[in-house]
Amino acid sequence: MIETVDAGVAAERTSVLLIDDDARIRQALGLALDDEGFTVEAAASGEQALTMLRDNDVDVVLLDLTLPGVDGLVVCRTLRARSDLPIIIVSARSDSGDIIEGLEAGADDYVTKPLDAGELAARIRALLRRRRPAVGEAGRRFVLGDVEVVPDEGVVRKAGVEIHLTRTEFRLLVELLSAGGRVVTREALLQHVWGYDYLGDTRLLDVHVRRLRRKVETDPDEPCLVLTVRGAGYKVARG
Amino acid sequence: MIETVDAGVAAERTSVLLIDDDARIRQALGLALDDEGFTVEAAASGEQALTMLRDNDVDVVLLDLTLPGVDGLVVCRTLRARSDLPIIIVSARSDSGDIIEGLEAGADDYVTKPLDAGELAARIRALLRRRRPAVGEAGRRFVLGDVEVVPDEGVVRKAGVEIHLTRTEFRLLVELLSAGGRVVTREALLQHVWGYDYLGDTRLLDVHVRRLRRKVETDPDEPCLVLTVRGAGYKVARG
DNA sequence: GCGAAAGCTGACGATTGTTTGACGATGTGG
DNA sequence: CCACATCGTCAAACAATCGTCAGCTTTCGC
Repeated sequence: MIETVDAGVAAERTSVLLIDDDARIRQALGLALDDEGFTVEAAASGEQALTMLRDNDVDVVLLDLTLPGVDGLVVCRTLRARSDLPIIIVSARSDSGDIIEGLEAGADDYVTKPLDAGELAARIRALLRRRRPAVGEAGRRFVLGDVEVVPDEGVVRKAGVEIHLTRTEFRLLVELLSAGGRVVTREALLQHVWGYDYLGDTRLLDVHVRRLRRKVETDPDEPCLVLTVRGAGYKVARG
Repeated sequence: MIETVDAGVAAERTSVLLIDDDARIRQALGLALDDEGFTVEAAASGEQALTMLRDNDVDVVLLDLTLPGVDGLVVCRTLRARSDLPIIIVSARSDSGDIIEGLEAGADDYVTKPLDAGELAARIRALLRRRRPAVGEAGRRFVLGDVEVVPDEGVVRKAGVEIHLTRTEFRLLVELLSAGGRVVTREALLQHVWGYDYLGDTRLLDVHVRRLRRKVETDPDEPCLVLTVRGAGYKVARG
């Protein structure tokens, strides 16, 4: 089943930036979080951290407050001013005043040392749940000729103007687009768009392709976006 | 006509639901959080809490784990299944295992007793910052065709003149506007506008959409602002 | 060319989802 | 206690979408 391949938006590991000046802690936490399924980058100072944030994709920041040079809280505020990245302060100072100050500086959570890596991981995960509309297939967008498809928004535009597709038509189109120009067999289409193993009239597919073409093609009688592959199935034209 | 004014009360206090079976704690925390600027509702059991959530507007839930009857973690999972309300577990159990379990049950934060009210307040505020995709705290303003909506003031104007929406209509409209043109499923609307686990007649939604259109659309029979997405839900037209 | 297989097409009920007006319950203010 | 606003429910009307069919056209091997 070829379909599965493309759907494989492989679960990317979450990347954590650990800012701590103590090498042993960087080492220990790094290993522990790695075990928990995170990729850990480490920085020993605020400056270094800011540089790394510019160059790397980071999902969460772990910030120690006692840093050499710039104060941890200042780093926190700077980070927060630049992005809305989740920040967890990891600090040895454990009294309420410090915690309040840290949270008020823009941190999302504050954990005190000594800390349990499992707990930290759980807190990171809890925070990530809140991140963005964690839409499954985020940010996908297809362009096919003068047609633009945004699966997340359920929107299709032709030459810039929004056109309306029915649910079936929409799924059919996305299914074809997902194959990126390769042929999708009739069977596969029936299976994916209609579900399980469809048994009814197989003309069903033709009919819907036609309805789709009517809306999507500039000249429905001379399709150049959704193409028939005789004896096999359908495909979309290659970009 | 309190409803009108109430529709979009400016600077509404954040409402906290405190679930704890110990009356003294309810009393003490209630007072302390009140000082911090929160409105506190209290429930002594999970069942009571669920009822209150149906009837009241709550922004955050504080949940004690040791409840009579149903286990706190179960309450937590139930809440989470029904809504994405911020949940902070407040518990006497302080070991990592418990904390991990709590966070994994869907809680956003876990604080241990004895606790400092100031810290708790700071954690609540930190959590609220993360709330919802982009609930810009203040100064939100939507424009939809010739309709202007100012959530903070609870005011809706059409072609410059103020029109009156009932509370439900107002929330419905804001909910749709917040999605910025994306489709909002019927489910999501029922959940966000009506409450956590609305079970009644689902025609309810249609009826209110209609009433909303009557007031908002220039030609209610040909809606061009609040659009139906058959089989899915509703959306507002894109600006 | 011919005929069969594969695909295309327009039309037509059936189904499902939405709209609509009306009604009764509830709550608030006069 | 009445008048009014708002809400939730219902049933009938309406509309979009779907699946099916029967006839037509294209393609391709012979």
